[in-house]
Amino acid sequence: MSVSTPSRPIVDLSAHRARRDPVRTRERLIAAGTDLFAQHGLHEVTSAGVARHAGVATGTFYLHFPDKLALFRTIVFDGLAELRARQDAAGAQQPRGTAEELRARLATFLEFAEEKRALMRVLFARSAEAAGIADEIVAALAPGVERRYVALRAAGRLPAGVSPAVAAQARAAAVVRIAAWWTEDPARATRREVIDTLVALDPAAFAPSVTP
Amino acid sequence: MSVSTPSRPIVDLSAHRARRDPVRTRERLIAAGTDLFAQHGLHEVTSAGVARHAGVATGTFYLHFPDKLALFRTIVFDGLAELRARQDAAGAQQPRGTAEELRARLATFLEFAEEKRALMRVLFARSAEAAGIADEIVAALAPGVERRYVALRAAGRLPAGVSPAVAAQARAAAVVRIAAWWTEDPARATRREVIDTLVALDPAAFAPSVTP
Amino acid sequence: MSVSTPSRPIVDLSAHRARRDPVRTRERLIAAGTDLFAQHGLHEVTSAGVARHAGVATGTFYLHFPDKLALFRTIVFDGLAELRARQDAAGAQQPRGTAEELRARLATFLEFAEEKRALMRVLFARSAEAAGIADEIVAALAPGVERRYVALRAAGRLPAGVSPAVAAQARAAAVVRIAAWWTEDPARATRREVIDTLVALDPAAFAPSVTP
Amino acid sequence: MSVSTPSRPIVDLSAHRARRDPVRTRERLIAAGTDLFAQHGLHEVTSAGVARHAGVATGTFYLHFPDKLALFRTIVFDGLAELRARQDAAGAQQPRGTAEELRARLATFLEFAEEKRALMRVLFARSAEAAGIADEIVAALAPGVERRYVALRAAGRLPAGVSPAVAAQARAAAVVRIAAWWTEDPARATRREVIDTLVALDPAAFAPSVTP
DNA sequence: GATGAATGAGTATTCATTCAT
DNA sequence: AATGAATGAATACTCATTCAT
Repeated sequence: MSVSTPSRPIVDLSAHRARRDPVRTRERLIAAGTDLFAQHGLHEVTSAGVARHAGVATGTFYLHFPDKLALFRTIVFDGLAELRARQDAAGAQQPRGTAEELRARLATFLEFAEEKRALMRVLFARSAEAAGIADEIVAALAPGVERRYVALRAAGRLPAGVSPAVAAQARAAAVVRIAAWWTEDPARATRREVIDTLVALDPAAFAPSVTP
Repeated sequence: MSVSTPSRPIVDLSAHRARRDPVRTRERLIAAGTDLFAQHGLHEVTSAGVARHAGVATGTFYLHFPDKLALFRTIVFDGLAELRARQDAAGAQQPRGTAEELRARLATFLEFAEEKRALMRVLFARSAEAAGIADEIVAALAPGVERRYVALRAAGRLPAGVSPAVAAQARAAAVVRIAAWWTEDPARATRREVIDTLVALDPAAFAPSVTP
Repeated sequence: MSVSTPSRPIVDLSAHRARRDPVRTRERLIAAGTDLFAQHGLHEVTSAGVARHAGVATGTFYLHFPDKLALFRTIVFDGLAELRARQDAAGAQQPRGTAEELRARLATFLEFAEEKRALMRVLFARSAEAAGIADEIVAALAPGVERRYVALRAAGRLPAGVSPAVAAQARAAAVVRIAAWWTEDPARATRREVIDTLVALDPAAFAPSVTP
Repeated sequence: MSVSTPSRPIVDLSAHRARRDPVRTRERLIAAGTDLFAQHGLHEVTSAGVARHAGVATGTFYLHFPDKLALFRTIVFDGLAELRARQDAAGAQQPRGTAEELRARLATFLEFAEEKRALMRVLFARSAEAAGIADEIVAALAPGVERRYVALRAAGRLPAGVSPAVAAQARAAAVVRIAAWWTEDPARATRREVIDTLVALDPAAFAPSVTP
């Protein structure tokens, strides 16, 4: 058995406190699932384990989610949606298309990552286990980046030789990887280093110097 | 059974042709495993399925590999070793530390990716399913990149603000992602575009313009 | 499949009568296991077979016992505990250390053996199959006998030349063997013959005559 | 795997020394089987393991024995036959029906046990694993004892209350158990103690005192 | 809505045995 | 006689899911 340690529920709630409050029960299942998926991965986690960790009975799981994968997808897509909402909110306070906007979005990303480490692991390290989900994540990120690069190209700010489509894939993967890598151990680099590096590596950052 | 489609063996093997040749049997198991893992992923593939696909009996699988994960790891690490050997051979024919060397290594990578699409999927898309293997892959790639960036920094060729450690993670992830993405459908970009973009995105490429 | 005969459940259980009563389910598994282990031995019996015989699904077995050996051990040690409890209760009604006490304990043993023939087979014929269990059984019986012989020796009632340790092993084995042998076919001897012989063979029985 | 240690062949014979000498090959299989069955028991030992231990190929096993159980039975019944032959030879040098004869037979038994500890384990501890074999062993021992007790009874030398049939079972079990127990660790008692005790516990030993 | 005992299909792995060499 | 790679039936155990309470 992989999930051997009795696994204390993160969101405490010693047993039946939330009974009869379906919203809280659902939240607890999501919290428990995030925690366990982050640690053990989709295939090593059982629906009964999630229920136990959440302090509810096995059958209760299926009252809230049709199956294990549905919980996983809920965690992933709800998490992504919240991340994007936060980034959009932060970016909207900066002039469009500027380095400041990029910086604000990255800063928000890192804050989010620090705040929700387990979720980050699920999103960017474990999601690949669920066939298709990793693809969906990148598919959800890359198009936005690509649109930005197409705009940069039109503005003459994308270096020659850089294909927007290729660069968008590369960028999305790089940012996601950095988020996962840094989350794993924030002592690996200061937040400042991470942001500065990611800003400097953005094609838009160095393009201007090419076209004086 | 997950692998429901009768799954024709790729490496033809009109029944027992390789019988009594353990080396060929092992090779066939590796070929069958690469094929199936690429299509269905570690957890959806059964050892019996690999054996059947290879044209041997279930028990024969365990004559050659102690378990399913061992086959998976063999495929991954043998594949990585061959890839690196080819890249090293190609890079060695160019002046060290130049864009030409980088270009040669990337070209080799893409050739390899075109030649072994199933293996690429296993290496860069499916390997994350096996806890730890994805980490081992990045851990195998990033340090080399980081060393290069440290050298660039010493030579004044790394842009200000770029942390070698952070940039190495970003770069490794980007290259791996591009390889997987492009392999999935080579029509997504020309090989030229891919190489040019990856060369252009390397910090070393645009640094010179910063220090005229 | 070894247990080929459709094997009618002993404890009748016209299908799902005990459903939802975990205590009864457990009891039925124990009864089914006792029955099957007695007939076929530990290695020839499958956990699925026990479950079927008990009228429950395969998985239910593992809800009640961690594995096949755990059921076997439960049967053996619970059985031994009950046997000893009965003997102690019977022996306590006779003067300590007398032939009457010995006779009462033996009579109880035989009653128990008649009542639970399958359990006797498991305890004294099949238990040797489970590495260690046979040793544990003798280890559980012999020390008590040895203590008695040491006391007899102190009282001058053990014949010269008889080592308490050796005699204890011999006695434990003899009693156990007789129980198994007689259980196998009670027509082999009358209960009276069995008891009389075992009493007569006890060193204490003939020692007095040595010391007039 | 239970037989995990590479298991050095006892009868050395580094590999192919005995090749082409079928008699020695067979002997080596018997020696290897005795060794492994004694340590691990019938069910934990594989035919391939015996072959490896004997320094021959798997298939060779089946050239000499039709199956695993056949080897087991050969070990057991050849062993028993040799034991009885030795006892008969030793007993024949003493006056029939005397304590000296009994003592000589017991001494021979213990010598044999000391000399062939692995065989003793197979005969008296492990044989119970093979359904039927333990019964056959007792069936092979008890009748002789019973005949002796019937003769004693006829000679008025069997104590009242002792049933020859029951006593024979008890005696056979006791002697076998003592042999196994003492073989396991000869420090448990001196050989003298063992013999004296077993002689003293024989009904014939104390009967005379009953009939002055 | 919640419970948790029960279900049973699914799968990794073992090993006695065969047989081409 | 000997080899050892190959076979494939057999089995312990898991876990997603159901459903009577």
